[in-house]
Amino acid sequence: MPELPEVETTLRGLAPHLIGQTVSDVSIRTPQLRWAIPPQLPGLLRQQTIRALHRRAKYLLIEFDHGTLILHLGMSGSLRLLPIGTAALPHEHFDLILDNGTLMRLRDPRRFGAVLWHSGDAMNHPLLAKLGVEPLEENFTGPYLFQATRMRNAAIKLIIMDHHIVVGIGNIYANEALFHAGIRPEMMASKLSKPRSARLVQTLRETLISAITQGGSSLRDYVGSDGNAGYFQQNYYVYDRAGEPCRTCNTAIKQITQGQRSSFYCAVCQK
DNA sequence: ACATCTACCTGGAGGC
DNA sequence: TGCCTCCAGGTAGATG
Repeated sequence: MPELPEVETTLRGLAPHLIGQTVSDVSIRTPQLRWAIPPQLPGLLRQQTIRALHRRAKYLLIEFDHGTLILHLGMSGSLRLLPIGTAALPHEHFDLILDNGTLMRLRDPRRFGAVLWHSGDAMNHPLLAKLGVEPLEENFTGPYLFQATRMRNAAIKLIIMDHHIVVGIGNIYANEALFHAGIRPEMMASKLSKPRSARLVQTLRETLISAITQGGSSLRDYVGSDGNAGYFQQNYYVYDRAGEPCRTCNTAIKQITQGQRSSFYCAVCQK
C-alpha cells in the first residue's frame, strides 16, 4: 500500500525518465477510478512536454506548460515504464505514452487511485488546497504539532493521520512512529507535552526517511520490470504484529481499533 | 469547527 | 476444491 515513502520513491524513479519527454498519446482503459479520468486528457496532453515532477502529500504531480496531471495511487496503485506496445494486463487502467518509445502505465487493482487534470497552479486544486504541512519539510516542528493539538479532543494517532494537520501519514507509519516515540496511540492529543510533541515529530520524520532510503535501495528498475516496482516490505516494530513479542521488551504487541482502523502498540514501551 | 461514520473496490485469508 | 465472509487500506463527503 503506497504511503508517502512509496510515492516519493516512485517519483524519484520516474522523474529522470519523464522530464523533458513529450506525450504522443494517452490511453484510458478504465474511465472511472475514484473519480472519472477526464476524457479530454488525450487532447490536452498530445504533443505536450513534461516539465517537472512533484509530490504533494501522496499526490504525484506531472507538470506541463498549461497544467498538471494529478495522480494518486490510492492503496494499490503503482506506476511503471514499459516499451510501447506492451499488452495491458487486468487492472492496468491508464497509459501516458511518450514519443521516446516508452509509456508510463498505471495499475491499480482496487481502483482507489485517481487521474485528474488541473490547468494552472495545481496547489489550487480543491484536493490540494487545504492540505496541512509536509512531514519532511521544515515547517513540521514540535511547536507546530503541539499548537495544532491543544484544542483537539481526539487520540494522537488520529491527529497525525489528519491531513489538514500533516499529510502523508498512513496507518503503517502512524503506528511505527508512535512506537518509536514511546506514545500510546489512544493518548489524547491535547495532553501531549511539548517534549513529547517534538519527539513525535522527530520519529515521524525518521520513520519516513528510513523507509524512503530502504525503498530506494531495494527498488527494482522502473523500466520494464515486474509489477513489484515501487513497493517494499519493512521490518515493522508494531504494525501487523498483534500478539508477537515487542522487539525492545518482548511484551506481546496489542491491537485495538481507532477510527475503524487497527492500531498496534506495546503497552510497556508506549505510555 | 470538530468528531465520527460511510462508501468506494478487490485480493487474500480464514472458516466451513 | 469451492464457496462464503471478512478484512485491509486512503480519503472525500455526509452526518452528527
